[in-house]
Amino acid sequence: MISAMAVMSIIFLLIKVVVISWLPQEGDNVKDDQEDQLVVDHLAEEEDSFLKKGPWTAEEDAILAAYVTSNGVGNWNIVRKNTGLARCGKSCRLRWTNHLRPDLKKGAFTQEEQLKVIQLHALMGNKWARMAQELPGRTDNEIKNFWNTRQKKRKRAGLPLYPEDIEVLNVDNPQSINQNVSTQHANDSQPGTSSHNVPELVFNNYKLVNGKHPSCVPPISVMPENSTFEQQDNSDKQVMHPPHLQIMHRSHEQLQDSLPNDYIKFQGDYMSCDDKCSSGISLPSFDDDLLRMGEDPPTQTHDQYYEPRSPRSNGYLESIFCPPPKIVEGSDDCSMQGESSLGNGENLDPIMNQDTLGDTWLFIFKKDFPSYKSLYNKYMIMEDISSISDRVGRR
DNA sequence: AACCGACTCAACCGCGGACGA
DNA sequence: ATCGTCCGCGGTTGAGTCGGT
Repeated sequence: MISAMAVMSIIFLLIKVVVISWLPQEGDNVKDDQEDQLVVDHLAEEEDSFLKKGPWTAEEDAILAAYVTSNGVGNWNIVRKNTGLARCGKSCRLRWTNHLRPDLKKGAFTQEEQLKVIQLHALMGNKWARMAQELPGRTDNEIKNFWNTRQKKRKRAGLPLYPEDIEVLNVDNPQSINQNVSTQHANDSQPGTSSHNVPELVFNNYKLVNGKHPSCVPPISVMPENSTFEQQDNSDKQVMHPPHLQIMHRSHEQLQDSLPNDYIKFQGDYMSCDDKCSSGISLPSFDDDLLRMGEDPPTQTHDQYYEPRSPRSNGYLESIFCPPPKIVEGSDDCSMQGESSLGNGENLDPIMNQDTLGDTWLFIFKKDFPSYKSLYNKYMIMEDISSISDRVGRR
């Protein structure tokens, strides 16, 4: 292959020599600029026709990689001349920067990367190269493709380009400007100004990007219908302290009313269930995730919610991302069907329920949950956040 | 199996800025 | 100041793939 390219190079050089011989020589009195230009154009055309286009072969990659490794980047037109590659300098540079660079990260964007792209685009627009500097291992081309695909999807779905909370997510960057964020809350208290520096917002109609599971799993349980949060006077009702993350149906108005001040609720729909929910894929355990995040294990107070459970049955991930268990009307404990599985380690496949699928559910975070902030960033990468509808936690 | 449309991604193209002669 | 070359950036295209019918 290399020798074949060398032969091609020689042929090209011969053509070049022949064409050059047509040029007026020094001392000639011929000064016809038009003819000169024609010859130059002809040369360029010859060169262009010699240059190969289209997909790179493994051999070409090997040649280019070997050359750049030993000579460094830059002088891309020299690369072509020195290696015999039938590729223009531009093509060589593109191939190296987008595919052969050793520090490239392969594979789909992680949720963190997706969020970062959204944030960066809100900040700087179509500055792909600038954005690539903020995402190590990702190329401007990758980011551009990701964004264009996302843009197309959202346009077709009639969704806004940015989640409306992008401003909140950028709270650590005071310079952030989201041209798409509505100003309906411009006069409200600044986001992220609660005592725990947690944005006090309710999101509607969200779902996870691509329905992918997050890498970190919070504790979660489903509230029995007739229970309430830490209220002293309701001895006949099941009194319980909410865990750090809890889901409940919006119809549980009483529960919502009893929500302590140090909790925050998010409102949303179960929308992103797909085959992953019941495919038996291995899901990380909560404890592992806490350890991974370098944070303290759950306190004794909430041990009831942190019983070791198999990843499949811990109910955390699937409760969040799959249709919730069906509410059993009139059952003794008013619990949800399948709830017992949450605590006994048995597998629980979420029960598809057309009545509750797509319905509005509430996710409740404890504000001082040590990993709240990172949970927020991990989980709230939602494509369909359509409105910031209300402030909560003010009773 | 064939067809079709949607989607992804690699690669190309044109333009403009930087820089040196 | 002007011109030519190189390089990088952003927009666009087209081949390949995948899923649905």
